[in-house]
Amino acid sequence: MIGRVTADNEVIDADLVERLRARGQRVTSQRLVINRMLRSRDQHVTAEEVLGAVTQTLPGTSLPTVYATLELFEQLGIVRRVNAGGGAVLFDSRTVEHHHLICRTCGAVQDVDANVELEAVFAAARRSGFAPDRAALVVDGVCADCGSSA
Amino acid sequence: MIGRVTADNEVIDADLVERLRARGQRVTSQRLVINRMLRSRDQHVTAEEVLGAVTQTLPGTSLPTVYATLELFEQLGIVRRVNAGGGAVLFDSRTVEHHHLICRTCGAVQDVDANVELEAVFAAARRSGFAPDRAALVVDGVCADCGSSA
DNA sequence: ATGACTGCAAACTCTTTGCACAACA
DNA sequence: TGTTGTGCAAAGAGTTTGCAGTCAT
Repeated sequence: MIGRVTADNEVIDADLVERLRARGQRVTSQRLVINRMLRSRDQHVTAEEVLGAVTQTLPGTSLPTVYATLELFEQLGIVRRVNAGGGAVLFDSRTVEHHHLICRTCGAVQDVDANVELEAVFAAARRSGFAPDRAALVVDGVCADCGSSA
Repeated sequence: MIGRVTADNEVIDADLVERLRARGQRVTSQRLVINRMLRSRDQHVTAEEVLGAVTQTLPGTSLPTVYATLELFEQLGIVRRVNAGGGAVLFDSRTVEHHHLICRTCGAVQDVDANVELEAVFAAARRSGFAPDRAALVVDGVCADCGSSA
């Protein structure tokens, strides 16, 4: 766990402030709180989950603000949008390479830590004129809970 | 291209009829026409695109029927659901392994033919009790058109 | 002071559901 | 003839937009 210790809020806040200042954008309490929430979970979340957690600290926060902030954070490179099955959109703040497992039965999403060799795909993409940036691997299947209860 | 010649409609129809009979399900003109359309394109399509093409042959076909049929075809193994970016859902009738490139700028989706070694991810998934079935790799980036016009 | 950000409400898109009629087996 | 499948209309979920007020700078 070296290098992946949960940083305290001051450090987390300072980091966000720096990123926002660099782009001439404002520091608001909503942005700070959402950022803290994301970092403390270090795991994919839905917009609703963000709202639920943020509301405890900052009552009255609205869903449009959550979406706007998550979109901003995506541009800042803090979160990554992940299209899970069924049109569900997740926001993932984990920066280490990992992929997602989606249960066909209950829809639960979990992480897998595994490296996938993507260079061949990226190379094939470039050959067709496409400039690849990131790749997301989503695995369908049946999770442990649903598999044992079936 | 051996083994991937466009089959004529009789063969395509017969194949579907067989699959439906095997499950005790009915053969309807909507199902036949949608199946033909998917096979003739051999490429990812949206529900709207299916409706547009099918309506030319079978006017009055409805969107709910298209969705119901695509869901049935998914169970039959004829199509695969692909969650592209932005909540767009595609139905892919290509059976050969391939992945998808999604342009961040215009949203266009194109195929890449490349093999990705998934065994490591599948093994990691199994280790956590998850029974993997299929994997979909989606690559974000900028397509040739958008890259050259930027 | 001034312009960006927030909250509220409503619109929007895509997909699914309920029900009556039609059509396959 | 008995279901299954279809079409229509409407509901639903999740996300985005417009606008007025508020707050960071």
